Amino acid sequence: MNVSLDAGRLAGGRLYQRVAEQLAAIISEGEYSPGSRLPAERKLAERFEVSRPTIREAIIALELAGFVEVRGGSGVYICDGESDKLASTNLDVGPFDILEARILFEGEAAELAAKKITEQELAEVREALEDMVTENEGEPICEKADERFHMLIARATKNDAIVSVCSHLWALRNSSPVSARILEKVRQAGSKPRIEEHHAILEALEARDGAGARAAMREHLTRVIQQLLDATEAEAVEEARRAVMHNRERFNLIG
Amino acid sequence: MNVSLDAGRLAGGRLYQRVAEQLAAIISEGEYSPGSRLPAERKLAERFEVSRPTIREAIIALELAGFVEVRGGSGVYICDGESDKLASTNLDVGPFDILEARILFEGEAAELAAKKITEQELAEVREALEDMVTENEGEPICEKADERFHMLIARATKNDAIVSVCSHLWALRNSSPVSARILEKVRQAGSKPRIEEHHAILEALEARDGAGARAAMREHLTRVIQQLLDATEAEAVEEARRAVMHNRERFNLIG
DNA sequence: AGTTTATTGCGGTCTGACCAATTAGCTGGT
DNA sequence: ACCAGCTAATTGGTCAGACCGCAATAAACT
Repeated sequence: MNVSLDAGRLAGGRLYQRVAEQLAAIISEGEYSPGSRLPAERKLAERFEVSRPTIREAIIALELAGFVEVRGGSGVYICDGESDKLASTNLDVGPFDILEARILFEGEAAELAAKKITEQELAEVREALEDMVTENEGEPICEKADERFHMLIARATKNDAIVSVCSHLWALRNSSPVSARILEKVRQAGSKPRIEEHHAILEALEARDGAGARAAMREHLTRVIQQLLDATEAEAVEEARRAVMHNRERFNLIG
Repeated sequence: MNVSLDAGRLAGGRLYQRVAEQLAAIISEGEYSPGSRLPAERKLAERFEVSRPTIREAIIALELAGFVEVRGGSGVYICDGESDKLASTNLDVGPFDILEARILFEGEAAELAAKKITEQELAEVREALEDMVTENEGEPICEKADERFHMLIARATKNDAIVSVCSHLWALRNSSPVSARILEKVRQAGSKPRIEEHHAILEALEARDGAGARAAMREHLTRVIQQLLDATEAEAVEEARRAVMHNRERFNLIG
């Protein structure tokens, strides 16, 4: 039973990634039950019509993702971890979901940060904001400063879990192919008035105004969503949404 | 400048893991600055005295961990987000931070869930709660039901990013050795009145009372923190906190 | 100087081989 | 019939060398 490889062109062109995806797919579909052994590398190479090194690379990817356990001389065994992990590990999350989550979570984080932020951290946030202003033309730099701005606020909470969550949300945004496409459109459409909103957040932080920071953060992200909706024609949005729905069963395991 | 391999026997016997570790080490030590290019795979193979496939596997591990970016035909480049990602990817997050984050985030999630939850999902939540009640003696099962309860609420938001974040928080909790030690103490101390709190959340969800659900969730998690504080002697907490601080510099890159 | 084309280096992949650990199977004795 | 011990097949682990296509750079051409 051979499996066509070019079927799923979702992940990066790397061959091992596509193989790892398919491998993960057939595992999650129950072709091999948890705890059982996967076919030998050589057999898999034959089945997927790739070489053994490629299979090994794919297995390493699965191993690092926690899907399988490799026992030397014996075989590759499927971890008994729940399907929850599989489904949620690297699900392809759309940009709207991410922004909605950021509204909720970063709003709370900003409120907490306002109460805990130090003068030095405020200076760093201010610096990030200035970077956004001065280098507004260079998009990538601006975006980096944006990330820095938000992550600095998360860090100001002095809570590693919050930092981890915000970092995770940002990683979701950067890894999602759907997000990439839509964000590209937004970039083309230009994004000017973002600085004022960031400034409002900064002011609330400086005033140690928790509720104000929360409100400013929510306002800011809400406007981002609005802009995203405006910049994206309804048809494109629908297409993206459908793509997300379509990909939901599957999972891209490579970040 | 060759690097001895058998020096670090920390990770599993897999060669690629040891190589990946050393590679990550020399990167973090600044031998190659962020954004710059790593030596060619062949050169690295020569330097580490291993074969190219092994170097490739190590690079894949680093790539999956988010340390480097592989650009076909060009080279392997060190990601610029280094210190952020390194510090947050596998940071050992303490249970207090996690619970504080859950108070903020799951509170918001509960509020949103209350507005969107369906009858069927409510039934599932109810079922999870019943599992917690009936199997209160069997700790592991009870804990599983607890996770199910909270994740079902996250899922009820119909927002994959929120699901991903909650799953991420739970994974942090399960992976942290510090959390494990402290949570063990809490288990020994027993945890009875948790059911009422969960029930209050469920009732608010049933009433589609967003603010009420948020309040109930925050109340619940706040009490968990309180119980955690009570059950854990101050000295143990301090020890755990110190352990976290100590581990912050380091990073285990292999999951 | 600007544009196009060759060159060079790099990752991407394949083949085939040998080693080491594990395991199944066989052999022999009891 | 059963069990200990050994053998051999299987499997992952690693290596060496090769070829391809892409990318960046240098050279040649216009």
